[in-house]
Amino acid sequence: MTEATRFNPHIADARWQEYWENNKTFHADDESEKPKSYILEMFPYPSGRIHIGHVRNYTMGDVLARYKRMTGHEVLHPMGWDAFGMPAENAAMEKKTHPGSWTRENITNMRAQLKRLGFALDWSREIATCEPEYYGQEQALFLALYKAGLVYRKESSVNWDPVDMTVLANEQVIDGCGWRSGAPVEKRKLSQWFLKITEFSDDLLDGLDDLKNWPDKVRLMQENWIGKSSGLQFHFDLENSVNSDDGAIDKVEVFSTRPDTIFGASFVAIAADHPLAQSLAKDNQQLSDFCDDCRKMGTTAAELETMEKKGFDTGLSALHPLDPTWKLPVFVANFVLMDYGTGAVFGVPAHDQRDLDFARKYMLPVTRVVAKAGDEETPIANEAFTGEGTIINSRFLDGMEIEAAQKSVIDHAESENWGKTQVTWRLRDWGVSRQRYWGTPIPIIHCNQEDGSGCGPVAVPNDQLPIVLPEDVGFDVPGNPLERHPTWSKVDCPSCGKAARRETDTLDTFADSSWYFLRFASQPADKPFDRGVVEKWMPVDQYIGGIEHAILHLLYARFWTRALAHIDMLDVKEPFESLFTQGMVTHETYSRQADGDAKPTFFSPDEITRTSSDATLNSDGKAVDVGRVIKMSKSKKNVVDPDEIIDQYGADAVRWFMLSDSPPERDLPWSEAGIEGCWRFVQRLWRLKSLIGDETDSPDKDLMRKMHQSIAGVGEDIENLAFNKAVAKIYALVSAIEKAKPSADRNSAIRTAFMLCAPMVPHLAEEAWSEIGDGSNIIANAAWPTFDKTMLTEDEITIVVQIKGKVKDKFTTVPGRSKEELESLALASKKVQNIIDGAPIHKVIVVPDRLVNIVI
RNA sequence: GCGGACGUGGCGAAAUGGUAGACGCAGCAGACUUAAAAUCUGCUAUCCAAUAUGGGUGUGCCGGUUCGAGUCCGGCCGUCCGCACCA
Repeated sequence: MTEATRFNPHIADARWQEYWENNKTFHADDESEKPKSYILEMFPYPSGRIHIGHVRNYTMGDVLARYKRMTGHEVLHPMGWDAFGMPAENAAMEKKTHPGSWTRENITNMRAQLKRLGFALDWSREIATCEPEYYGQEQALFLALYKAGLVYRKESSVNWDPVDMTVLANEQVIDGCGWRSGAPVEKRKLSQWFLKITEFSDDLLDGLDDLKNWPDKVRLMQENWIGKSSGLQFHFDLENSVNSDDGAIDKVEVFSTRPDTIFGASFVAIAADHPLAQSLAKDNQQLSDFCDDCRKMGTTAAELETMEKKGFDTGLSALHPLDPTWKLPVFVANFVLMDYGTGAVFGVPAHDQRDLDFARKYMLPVTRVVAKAGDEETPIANEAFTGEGTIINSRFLDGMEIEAAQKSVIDHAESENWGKTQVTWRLRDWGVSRQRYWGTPIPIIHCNQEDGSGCGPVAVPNDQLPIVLPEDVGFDVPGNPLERHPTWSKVDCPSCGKAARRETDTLDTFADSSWYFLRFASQPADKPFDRGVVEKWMPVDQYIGGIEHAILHLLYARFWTRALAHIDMLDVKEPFESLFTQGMVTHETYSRQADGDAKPTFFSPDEITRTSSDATLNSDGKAVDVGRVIKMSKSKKNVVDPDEIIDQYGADAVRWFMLSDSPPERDLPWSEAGIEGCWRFVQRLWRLKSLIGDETDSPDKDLMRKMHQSIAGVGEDIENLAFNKAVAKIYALVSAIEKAKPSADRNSAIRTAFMLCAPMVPHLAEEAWSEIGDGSNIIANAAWPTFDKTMLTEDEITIVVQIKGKVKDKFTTVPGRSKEELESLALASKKVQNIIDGAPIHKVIVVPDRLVNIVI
């Protein structure tokens, strides 16, 4: 084969990318009459280089976007940058650069990388969240929410690094110490801004039912996250009251979802931050130390659940509400959270594992109050009993089922006025303050005069937006550059005109990604979005991204959409109609174990020569260990660079690889052999074009059937995002074409094949279409081929004959035969007769066009 | 700890409760070629039989439902993912 007959992606890719751009092929028209389709992939963080995982994500969205165009939709398929965040500040410190220039340079590089993949994106709508045109509008939205009462300020604790003088993210706290300084991390209380997401708890939960096209697991994760539970809130009277700054404390309010176990209580536990604990700690150094220890511990759910349960006996006694003579010890415990419920619980060791662990440690009684029949006398060992059963050892509740007992206790509490039913949520309000530079400045001015007067926090007037981040900052000294800036924070109070201070905290970057899909749809200069235009495009018809965003990003975006609807800026309920979470791209690792117990050294794929059986290091020709196929990561060096792959194989082969083999929700193992196979297939597709010949009229019914089946199947597979299946069907069609004899039908099948693969390998498809198409259109604008239903069924089918469910024989026949005909054809089989051997036939099951099962 | 997902050839996988392994990769054999690359053809779960035709086994393990289970149910085992300041 000569070079001239090969597909050359280096020429074709650039040619078509330029053509599409010059002709604005993928610009979305707000005024279009066609049905709309909004296809969105989660926008990337500009970390520096496009990762192969991005390529997979955007290729999937691109196939769908191109397919939707071909099926007559006006498609909005935009791209932008989630450009604020910590990595830019880290880079600024490490590389002595500025977060802005680092980020913008990354965007430039990554945009160029994305463009090389030929995605059908409307680049005219590109946004970067770090630009004032974007975050200024976000400030306006923040103020709108503020004015609607959905934003408030409260004290909240953060991880504080005393050496770097900075707040640390959870992930920057390693074994209780700052990742950079190594200094022990402290908890520090700061006054911070919160968004009232809990105002929408019920609605966010109920709305999940309508998200039929979301993965069940994501809906479940959100449901658990919101964590609605109902139970009894009541108080224990304290035997002796405790003095505090706010007067005497004489009771402890607790919440429980299991009031039926109230007679199994053996202690009361309160959080270290509980007002009662705080008051006691003032006069008790040991308790004070214990509370400090609690605060030093991690706050993530995983850490709380797995850490050793520890308590401190306050010496106080709580009186059981159903028996005032019954006294329970009151502990401060590290596993009770001030943020959830009332910050206090009663412990029922027999029926809660955490309580049981705690009771064993502090020698507290364990009384079984729920039992399955026959288990009444079985002692609780090391495992709490959380199953169904009947109430025992519980006075007036004895003999009741759990549910009846709960109702009975609640009735008692309400009639005797010591408690009431209560719905509690796990969901907490969203703390959005970040003590960092590289984020959206919070548009608030603090007016606090030295004499104690002042207006307090004041919203920046809208005509002063955007509040632009100052560029003249440095990162060579610890602390937040916005706080140190000589002039930026010094402003006059918009309300009274006296000297005041600008808020130096910035917004959580999740705020930036909570409304970007609205700004993509509409981006006027003078407001966040145009309501009418947004409502034309929204909701996003298909959203695609990683499972790591299953909870926070998706919940926050759902919240912002509701909040904006609540203040009547928008009439959209759910932002994302369908959600798809794609798998990661993985790669095997190459390593060598050094002598001793040192960590192994990893090698990158381009330092390795891989054969089917083993791998050798290029530099010394000796073998390396081939490790498991795992998520690509820099530390394991098992990364591949999309640019290098495109240089070598072109965009279409890379795109084809991203879609082949693995189902899109599952991990995709990258391999050199795999991409080479895709490259060969791209060339094989290209050669189909040269099979186009004379329009000789010799009908090829088998090929036509295959063609119509492929049109139906590939379309359905793309609609279902089952790209691997669509790819398999295209392979099968191409094979059938190659085996067919020349005919007008074959020419037609070849043209159809290019149509079907156009969303996946668009450059090759355009290049081929420019030669063999009808000349009226580029393939990106062509109409998806239609299929003839009557052409989908086979002329001849195979019927399986089973005896007691085991396949014993087969015969072929025409489709559509009656059950009786199939049964007699099956019974006529010699093999079948031999096996039956005169035995009585109990039953014959006939599945039309499929099988006959004879039960003897 | 809690929650979730997944487990099928050497590998990625396919299979409305109805012929397990489509399609691809790797491999083997052959054709073409001075040769290589590229391309094409055939084979490729496993055991027995060893020639086509044949027979048995097989979807992580144990059990259940069913005429029939990779698929549904229960219980194990294993792997992976998420868990509020990473984005």
